[in-house]
Amino acid sequence: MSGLQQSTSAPLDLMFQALADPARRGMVERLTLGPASVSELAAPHAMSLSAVVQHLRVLEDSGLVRSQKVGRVRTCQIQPGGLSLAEQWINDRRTTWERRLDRLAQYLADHPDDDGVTP
Amino acid sequence: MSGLQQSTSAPLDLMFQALADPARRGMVERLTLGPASVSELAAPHAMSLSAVVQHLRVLEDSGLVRSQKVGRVRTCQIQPGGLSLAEQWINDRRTTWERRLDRLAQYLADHPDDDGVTP
DNA sequence: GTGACACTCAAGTAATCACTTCACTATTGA
DNA sequence: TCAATAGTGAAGTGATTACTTGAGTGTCAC
Repeated sequence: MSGLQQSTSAPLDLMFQALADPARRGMVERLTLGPASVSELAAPHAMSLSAVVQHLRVLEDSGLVRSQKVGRVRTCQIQPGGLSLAEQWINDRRTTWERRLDRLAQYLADHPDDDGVTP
Repeated sequence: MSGLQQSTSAPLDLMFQALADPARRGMVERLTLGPASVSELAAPHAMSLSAVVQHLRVLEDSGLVRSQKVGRVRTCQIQPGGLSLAEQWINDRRTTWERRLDRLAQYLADHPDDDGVTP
């Protein structure tokens, strides 16, 4: 009974996981306004620099943010299109759901005594 | 220094956290095709019923799914508009980012020697 | 060179997560 | 009535998360 199911983090796992933390979302919000150094990103958050760097790593691993170091300053910026994976998954769900609702409405129009759920 | 910043899980936290697990996304995907009982939701997943019920609770708490029990069967379905919070957050980021890129492109067209990042 | 700055790395910890098993309660079809 | 069905609840476990502190490393300004 090899129910070998994926243990590891697919891209979507990493992405949604990254977005699930308010501090990380705050950093993404900040970065949509323009590039920032690690310290600039840290400033509004009441936590150690180390903690911020760890959040940043999660964001980079998820593909939402990229950064490069020049001298002693690491500058971070949004990875263009980084959100598109999540966006597309949500969009696919919405359209599938809406198509189903349309078919259901059509069915109900044709069969007024049915609730569309009861078999 | 009472850095009391975060106390509780905002709705977005719960939502993205719920979507961060592949089993839970699988259940959402299944439910966009139509309502299902707990056992039906559990069938494709190589885990105990108890585990599935726990995932289900996360999905309900996040507002993505709702369910009601009739007799001994609990029927689950998508909560309409449940995804819209996440959708809107992503959308807001994208448009903010794109607006910034537009301004940047305009600036670069006007100032060809500047990279738009270096101060 | 010296000292301040901007990180970087490693280790430790408390809380949360994703499960498991086992015991239990309703409901239903024969 | 009785056994199978469908789910519920509690307790336990090992892995992961979100931090902390503390001790570096390379860079820049003077």
